[in-house]
Amino acid sequence: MKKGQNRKLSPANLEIMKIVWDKGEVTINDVYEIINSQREDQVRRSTIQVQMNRLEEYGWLKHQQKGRSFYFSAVVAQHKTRRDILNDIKNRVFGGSTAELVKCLFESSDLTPEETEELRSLLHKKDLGT
Amino acid sequence: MKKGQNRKLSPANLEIMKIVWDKGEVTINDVYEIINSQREDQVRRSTIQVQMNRLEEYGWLKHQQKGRSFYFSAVVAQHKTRRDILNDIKNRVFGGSTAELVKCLFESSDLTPEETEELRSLLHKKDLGT
DNA sequence: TTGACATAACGACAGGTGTCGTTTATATTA
DNA sequence: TAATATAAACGACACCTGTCGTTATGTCAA
Repeated sequence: MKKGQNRKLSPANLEIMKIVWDKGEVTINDVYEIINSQREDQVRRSTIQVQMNRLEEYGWLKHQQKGRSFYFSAVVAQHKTRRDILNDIKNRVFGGSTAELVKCLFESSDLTPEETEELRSLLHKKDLGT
Repeated sequence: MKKGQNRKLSPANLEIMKIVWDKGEVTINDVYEIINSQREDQVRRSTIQVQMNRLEEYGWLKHQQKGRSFYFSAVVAQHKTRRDILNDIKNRVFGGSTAELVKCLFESSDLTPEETEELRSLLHKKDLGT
């Protein structure tokens, strides 16, 4: 079970994937520069390269050669990944209860009035839809 | 940075902590039996022991000797841990947006009408409270 | 007292993760 | 064409994680 997209994204993986999802198609160098512009502790280019190679090996990225560079893009959509991660947390941390999760979230989050309104609307639609 | 509760709970860690939070005070053997009654692939007693020793080393558990056994209990409340985990996900996966997270959750979860109502009520209180 | 049993301690190990440094191949340019 | 720059490949390593098996130690019953 080495290959395949069944492997979880580690924090470092996710940091890279976020950039890929955002940019669409990137070189290792792009990612390298963006990451170092965002974080305190800088990393070497080869570190990014190893991570991205592993990401490809595990089925999260694919690449295409253009000229002398490899251009990487995502295989799995961000949306699906988010859902999977959230679902995993819901099951592993909240005993599968969506309500528990949301309750916990509300207790610690600062929602702007706009966000609150947005959620209310979502909830409303949910109510009608189901 | 070996000790201290700043370390994240791994999946296996969490599985054990859930039992501790639930039972309050447990022996290694208690955890051993409960875990094996819940999962497909059984584990050895010593595996549980190593995990619980590490958990203590990292500041998640403490123990007290009674007779010949060690009784372990949680150092950090489940609630706080849940909040921390959720907050981490919110930041790392959803760019810090609570609304995005909840939206994603709603899209993939089956909420019962009761849960929906409960959430609506929560949202209502939130609205008034802020 | 001694043997059986429970429990804690210890050492081990394969695989994953984050991070490097060095080498090789290729393209641009002086 | 030779030097320089750029990017990919490779090998390495320390630490974490999940999982064992074995050993030591203390308790209780025969």
